[in-house]
Amino acid sequence: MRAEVLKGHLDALLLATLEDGPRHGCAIKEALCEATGGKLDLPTGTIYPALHRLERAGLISGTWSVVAGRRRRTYKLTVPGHEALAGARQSWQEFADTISSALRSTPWPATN
Amino acid sequence: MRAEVLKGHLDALLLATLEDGPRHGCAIKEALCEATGGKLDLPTGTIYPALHRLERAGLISGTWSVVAGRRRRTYKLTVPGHEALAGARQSWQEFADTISSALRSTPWPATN
DNA sequence: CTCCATACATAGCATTTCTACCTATAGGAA
DNA sequence: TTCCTATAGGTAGAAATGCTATGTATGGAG
Repeated sequence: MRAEVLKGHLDALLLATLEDGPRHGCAIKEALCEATGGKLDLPTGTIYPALHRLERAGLISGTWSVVAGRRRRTYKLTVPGHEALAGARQSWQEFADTISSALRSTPWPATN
Repeated sequence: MRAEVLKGHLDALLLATLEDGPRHGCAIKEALCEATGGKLDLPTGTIYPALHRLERAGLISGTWSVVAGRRRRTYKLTVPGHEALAGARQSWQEFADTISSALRSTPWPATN
């Protein structure tokens, strides 16, 4: 899948992976990858900065823990995060419907 | 509609507006706007650079003309442009299906 | 003891869209 | 005439954001 098409939609996906319950970065990455049949195998350089962005924005909150000697940062949705997710779902739907219908639009409005 | 969500999908839309027949820049902008009920009212600073990009890429070809004293650049799809449009439609469908299903994904795969 | 997998992180790059301007012409208003 | 608006095309610079490449650190397999 081409790189830039994801722009603006990543945040919604990340929030969605946390809807079930808390997860750490790697688990989020893997959940996205598996849930989409490998179509969204995002590099860590995409995931981690995005999580930091979401945390700065107050949509998720992270806590450090150590599991088997490896430190983990486990994120969970905040209340604003839940709201943002709902909004993002709606925005996505509207966006997708708009583009889909435009790409199917024949004939196009006459504009001379 | 937020700005960056369109990234990577604009080219497909522009190509699609030319499927019916040639159009000049302003007409493309208006066709997009009308066909989407005003949801895609893109600024000219978005349209024109994108058209130049598509022309450089050989997907559309433009010719100058003068109508009522105003110069116009009328674009039409090239053969590679038609192919690119078909590919873009397919890519969009795959992308949209992937995101839609991911946003609906509950429960997410367990990844511990 | 080396190699690999897990886990988190960041610097710098590339792409793309947007904001804000600019040029030019025609036609109507003041 | 002069000004304003609509049409038509254009660009520079900013902003956003995902990617590549690389780095740190730990534990376990071979």
